[in-house]
Amino acid sequence: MISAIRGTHDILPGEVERWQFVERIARSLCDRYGFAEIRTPVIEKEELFAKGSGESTDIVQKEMYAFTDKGGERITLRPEATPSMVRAYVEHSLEHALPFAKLFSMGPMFRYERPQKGRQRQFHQFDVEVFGISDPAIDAEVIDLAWSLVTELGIAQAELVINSVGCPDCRPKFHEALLAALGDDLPKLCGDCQRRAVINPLRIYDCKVPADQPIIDKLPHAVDYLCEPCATHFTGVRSHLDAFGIPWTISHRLVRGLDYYTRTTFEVLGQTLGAQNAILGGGRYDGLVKKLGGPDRVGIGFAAGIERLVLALPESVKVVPPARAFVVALGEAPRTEALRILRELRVAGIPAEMEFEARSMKAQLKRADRVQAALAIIVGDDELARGEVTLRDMRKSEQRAVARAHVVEAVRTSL
RNA sequence: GUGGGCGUAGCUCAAUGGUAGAGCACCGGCCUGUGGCGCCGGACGUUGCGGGUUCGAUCCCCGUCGUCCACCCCA
Repeated sequence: MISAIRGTHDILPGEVERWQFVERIARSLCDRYGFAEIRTPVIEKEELFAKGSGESTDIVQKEMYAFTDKGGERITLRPEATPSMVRAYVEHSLEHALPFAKLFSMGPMFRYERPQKGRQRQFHQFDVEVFGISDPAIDAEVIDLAWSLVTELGIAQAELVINSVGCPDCRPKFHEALLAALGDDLPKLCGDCQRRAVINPLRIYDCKVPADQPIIDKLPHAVDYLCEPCATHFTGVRSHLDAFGIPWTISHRLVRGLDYYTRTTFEVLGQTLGAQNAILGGGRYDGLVKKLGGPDRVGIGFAAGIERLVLALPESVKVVPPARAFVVALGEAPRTEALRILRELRVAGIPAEMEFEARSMKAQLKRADRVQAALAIIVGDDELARGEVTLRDMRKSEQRAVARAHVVEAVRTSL
C-alpha cells in the first residue's frame, strides 16, 4: 500500500465540512472588511524566502522543502504566505491599481518539521495582508478581522496578545539595553539564548527553559524603548482596539520568529491545541516591500492556521447536509423511469440519489435512510401502470401517490 | 534534529510464549413492495515490515517504517 507522505493528511468527508465552515466564515469576513482574494503559486524561488522571511530564521535554515528543478533553478515549496503576497504586490505594481491593497489568500504551506498536534508538514493558512496604510487604525482593523474570525467560529477561551517590537530606529537601543541588563547573567542562560544574544537578542524572550525564566523576567520591555513615532503608533493601536471593544493584553514576550516584523505584533492563543497554542499570528512589516525590490510601502498582516482553527472549533459545529430525495426502483422497466426521474430532480436543482444495483426495496430504503434522505420516490410496476410514483416522507413515515407528471413539483414542496 | 508512548478487522479496542476476539460499521434473513429499533446469521486479519531468540512469537529482543505526544519552532 502506498500511503500519504509523513506530515500530510487526507481531509475526508465528515471532516471536510468543518474546513468548509471555517473557509466560509473567513471569506465572508473578508467580504465585509473589504479584502480581495489573491492566489499565488505554491512554488517560489528559494531566495524569496531567504530574503523575505529572513536568512536567520528556522523556517529558512532548516524547514524549507527546497530543491533544484530540471532547469537548474533553486525552488522551494512556500513555507509561509507573506513573502509571496509581497512579491505579487511588487511584481504587478499593485501600488497603482490598489494604492491601499487589502488582500487575502488561502492555501497549503510546507515546512519540514516533526509532526505533532497542530503541526503538519503540509498545513493550510488563511492569510491577510494590507499594503500602503500606516495609520494605526489599519492595525486595529486587521486585528479586528482576526479576532472576529475566532469569535464567529465560536472558538471559546481564545486570548489576544499584542506587543510592539519597534522599528530599525529604536530597536538597536533596545537590544543594547537588553544586553546591558543581562550583563553577567548571560553565561547562565541556555545555549539557545547565548546564540540569540548574538543574532537577534529580542528572541531571548522566546526561551522556555525554566532555569532562564527568573533572569528573563527582569529584562527590560521593548515597549519602554520605543521611539516617539513607534510609541504613538502603539498607543493608537490600543485605543482603536478599545474603541472596537476587543479585549487585549500586552505580552512583552511576544516577539515572533520572523525577521521582518516592525512595530505591532499580535497573536491569538487557543486552549485546546496542545503545545502549539497559537491559532493565528502576525504583525506589521514596514520595510519588507522595499527589501523585496518594491516601492517603500508599509505592510501589516497575519496568518491563521486552518488546521488549528478546525481543532479549536467547538464539537457542536455539525454541518447539516441539505435535504435530499432518494429514488427507489423495483424491476427493470421501473428502473428506466426512475433514472429519468432522478435526472429531472437534479436538473431542477434538487439533491437526489439512487441505488444503481438492483437490490431489494428494503436495501434501497435502508440506503435512503443512511444518506438521510427526506423523501423516497418509489417506482414499481404498479406505479408505472397507473402513471404514478409513491412519494414516501422518510421522516414522518407517511406516503402517498403522486402523478408522474408532478413528481418534481411534489418533491420540491415536500422537501 | 532530540526524547518518550503506541502500531491487532473499515473504526474503537481486548487477549495469550501454543497459529486471535468484542462492540460499532458492512452484507443477508426474520418482513415474497417499505428504512430507523430488535433478534438471528454472514463476510472481514499475512497481528506495520524485516531479522533474531524459541520446538513454537501477535506477545520477548534488535532494526526499520509509520503514528501520537513533548522539546525545538511556529499557523
